[in-house]
Amino acid sequence: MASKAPPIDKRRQILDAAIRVFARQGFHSTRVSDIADEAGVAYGLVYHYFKSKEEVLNELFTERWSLLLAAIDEADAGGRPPRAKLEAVAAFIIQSYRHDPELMKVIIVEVTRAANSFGQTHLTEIRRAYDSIARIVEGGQETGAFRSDIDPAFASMSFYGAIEQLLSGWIFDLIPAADSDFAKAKDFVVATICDGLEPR
Amino acid sequence: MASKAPPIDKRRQILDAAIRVFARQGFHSTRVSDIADEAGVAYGLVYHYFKSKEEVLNELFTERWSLLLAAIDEADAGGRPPRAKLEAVAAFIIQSYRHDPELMKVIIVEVTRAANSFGQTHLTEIRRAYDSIARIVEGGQETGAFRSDIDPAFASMSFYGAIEQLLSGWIFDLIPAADSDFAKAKDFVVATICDGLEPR
DNA sequence: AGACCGATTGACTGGTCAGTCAATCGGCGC
DNA sequence: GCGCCGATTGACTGACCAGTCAATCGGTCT
Repeated sequence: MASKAPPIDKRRQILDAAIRVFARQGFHSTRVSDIADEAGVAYGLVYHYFKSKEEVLNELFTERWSLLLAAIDEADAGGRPPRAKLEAVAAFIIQSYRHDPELMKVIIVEVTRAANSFGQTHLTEIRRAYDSIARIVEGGQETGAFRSDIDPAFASMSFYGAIEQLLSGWIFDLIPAADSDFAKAKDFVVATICDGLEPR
Repeated sequence: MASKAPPIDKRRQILDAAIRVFARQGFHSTRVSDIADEAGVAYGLVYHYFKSKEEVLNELFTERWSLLLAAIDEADAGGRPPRAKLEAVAAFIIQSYRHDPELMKVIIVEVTRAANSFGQTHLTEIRRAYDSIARIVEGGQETGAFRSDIDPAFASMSFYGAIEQLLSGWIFDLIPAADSDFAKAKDFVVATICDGLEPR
């Protein structure tokens, strides 16, 4: 295992280059040669590390989405009130965007919202996130913190959809993205959805 | 004008076929010949009526999106309370989906959420919808019906995002789509967002 | 009849890439 | 020094498809 340790990890280099190029041009209009050029690597090397252009995208998605799934589970694990759990989820997603906007752009634009092409492939994993959020809502309903006349699946979709749309807004410069806006946006989404979910 | 009136409008036939094919296979993986075949028309005729495959999609989008813009404006025009205005908007979008799910799938998946390719082209029109919704929120803030400490643009994005995500859920069979679910979903979105927007 | 013209047809072309593969490199063990 | 093997290179190929275009059809007007 320790036997192989080239000074620069070309595989990683290719993945990082792919993030930049996919974010810039979109998956469909990037040629494999664009990735190779951006990575400063020969064309063929991409195929040494990945089966296809699609596998590069898959890898990027899976890498980050699994973190999201873990974060949601962790948010649900603590004995916090459901509102705090949802806030943790929102915070994680928004933080992910601030940390690496290009990667999040790729994931949202090319996978999550491209449910025809790649979304199809990853529907199960995407769905797992919605389900986990729904479970948080359900938990809140059981303790009486949230009212029970709302389908948790609806609530989950609305909550996630609102957040994703905010990210889209930032990605495409539709809403202000100053430092303070991120925190404000998070508070707003949590406030609206939760105020709607809590008993009157 | 009345001089040309072929019994069947081939142009319309092509557009309707395109809706079906785009919905089934997605824009990128439908060949122009698929559209022609589905429409029962020769390949070249598509190019007689449209400049390119992309123009077919543009036409479909513009046709329906202008209805949405009109509906939002109309919702805002009446002297109703802002909550009722937002409800009218949600109702229109959901009704659009019930009326022609395939067309809405195409618009959402291929344009609205494909902000790299076509979204770019139509960003102005898409943005107009967000802006109009934001104006409704702003109006509510002015009369004191909504609290003023929330950026109307954020509220607009969250509101629209929540609805679009619900449509996505129906499109991809992630949430139940029985007759009663549509009304329930509409009520829920309006309730949550508005409850969050109204003063405590 | 016959000229005119938009509607309609579908074979064909040009360009674009994804993926292949044979060749070369370079580090390591013996 | 030599052989082994994974890493790396980039030229090449085969498939695919958007868009072109020359030919034909069929209705209408004179």
